[in-house]
Amino acid sequence: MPTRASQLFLPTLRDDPAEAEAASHRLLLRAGLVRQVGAGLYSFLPAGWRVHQKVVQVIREEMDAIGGQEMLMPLLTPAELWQKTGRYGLSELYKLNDRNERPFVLAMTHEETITFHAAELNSYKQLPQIWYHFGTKARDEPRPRAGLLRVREFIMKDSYSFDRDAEGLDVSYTKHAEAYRRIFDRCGVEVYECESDVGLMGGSMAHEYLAPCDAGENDVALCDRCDYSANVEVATSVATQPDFPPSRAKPEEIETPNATTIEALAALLGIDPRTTSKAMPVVGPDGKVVLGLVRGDHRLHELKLQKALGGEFRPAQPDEIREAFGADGGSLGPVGVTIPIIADATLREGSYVAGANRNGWHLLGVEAGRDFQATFADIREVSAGEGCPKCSGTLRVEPAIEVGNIFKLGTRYSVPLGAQYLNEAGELTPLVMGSYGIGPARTMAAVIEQRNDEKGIKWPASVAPWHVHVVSMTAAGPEVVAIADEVAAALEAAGHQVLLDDRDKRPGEKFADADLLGCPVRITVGKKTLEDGAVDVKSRDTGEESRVAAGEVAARVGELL
RNA sequence: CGGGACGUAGCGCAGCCUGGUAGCGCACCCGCUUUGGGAGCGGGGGGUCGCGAGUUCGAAUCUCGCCGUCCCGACCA
Repeated sequence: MPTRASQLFLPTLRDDPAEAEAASHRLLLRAGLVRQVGAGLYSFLPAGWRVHQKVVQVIREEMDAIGGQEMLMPLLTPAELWQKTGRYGLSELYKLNDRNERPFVLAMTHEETITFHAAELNSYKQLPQIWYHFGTKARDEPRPRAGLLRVREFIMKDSYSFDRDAEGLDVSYTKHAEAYRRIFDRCGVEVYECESDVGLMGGSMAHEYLAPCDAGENDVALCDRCDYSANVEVATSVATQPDFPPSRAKPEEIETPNATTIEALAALLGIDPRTTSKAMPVVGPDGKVVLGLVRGDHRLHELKLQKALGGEFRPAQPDEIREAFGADGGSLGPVGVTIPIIADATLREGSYVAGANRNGWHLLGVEAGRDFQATFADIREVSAGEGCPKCSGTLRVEPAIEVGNIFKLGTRYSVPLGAQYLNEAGELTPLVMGSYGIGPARTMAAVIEQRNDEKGIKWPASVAPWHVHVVSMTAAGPEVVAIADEVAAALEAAGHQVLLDDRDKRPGEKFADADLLGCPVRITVGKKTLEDGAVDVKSRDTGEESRVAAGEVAARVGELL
């Protein structure tokens, strides 16, 4: 049976909602697919839920194809599990008590719970295992944004692999990578498979599936020549090479009044900003002031510095700066200070202009090793135009939204939760785990981000709410209505899902709604087509329309899907 | 958590500065005409003006506090 628009709750909006900026956010609301309940909280309306279910089904089929076993775990979780793994303190974790004051959490992911179950595995003969579910996650996000792109509660497909060793994990990891490529391909989303940071999950290796789009929250560095792609959080690059001035025997002070920024300094001295160094005083995890040093034209990457420091840091306060350097921000440098210095690896070679730790003065000819000692690390953010670390190509940087990720967890969870098995030698051994996530709703939003025009969404057939949108020109008379009903029924019989617009509306409004909702094929039945016993078949993607005899509609639709 | 903006009918907005008891477009309901790209005319329903205090004879409008939402940043499996 076709879905009848006259009976369907599909509240389309003529105007853009004021609060929506991202394309997917705007279109999800306008097309009547979702509605907001609160910040980062959305209900899926009937048409939107159909799309979500289709994405879920694609994922399910591909997970099953790699041997995944579907199950379901609860959202509400005893706090104890999270206390054991040391994640109870995470600020994103919703915490609550039951009536007896027993502490619970709302799961933000299910490593703890699945590992609790994996404790029932006890022999190498049972391995490997891949388990997954579509489970609700709750996260106390500091800033939900852009509709479905960042929310506080959502359904995630998370799967977990259990292997006896690292080699086994490699196999499970690779299977997931291949399944993920198929999933996003089938959903019609372009993704980059990128090296990524392991983040709060812990573990040794991770990839993200990043769908390029304007509303993306991540930046991906991509090579124009090879397949290198990485989240800028971990991306590396070959820095451009400036022409350095001739080396000096020792640094020389120069007065630089009011030049407290790199731009001002370079302009004043008439030099290339790339031959300067930029000092970022921070307070490290041990509470002591540390100097982060990058080249003048580079940006310090906070996550990279955090890794180099071994924990979180904050910018130093003016009084802390004065005490450590004897000068104020804008005139700071590495020479003559007693605090630890972490310098970007770019600064190893070359002669730089650096702050003199004397207000209004800089030093010319500062060289690492000779004039100061530092720990070198990669702490700068890559930027477009720099060299690819793998080949001789050039990098570009694009925004993208993360739609999936895969992690090698190792024994990060199996050890604290006691998930072990006996090997052939009878030794108790922790399970080696991987975890793998996909957000169906985010995937749905990414499809919209990548496939839309000024009129609305352009769904691929695989996840479209309906395959065919039949516009029945009801005002043209009962004959037209009858034919539209027949065509819709015939298409359903042929295995296509049909939305029949039988509403008593004017044609323009029906066409506008069809374009907005974006089913891949639109069929118009009206007076014009009635005369030659045909219907008009239009592709939403290409806009091509052709008149097709009623008896051949199903075949023609089959070609378009 | 820092910065900015907004909150008036389902949606988009005006009114606020200069206080006098709420308005426009779309949508919705009824009637007539109309009908292949968001129709026309006529009639009609719908609002605790985010919440709470205060000032005032009188508050959507002025003051204070709170809440909510969006955007930028911080943050982010």
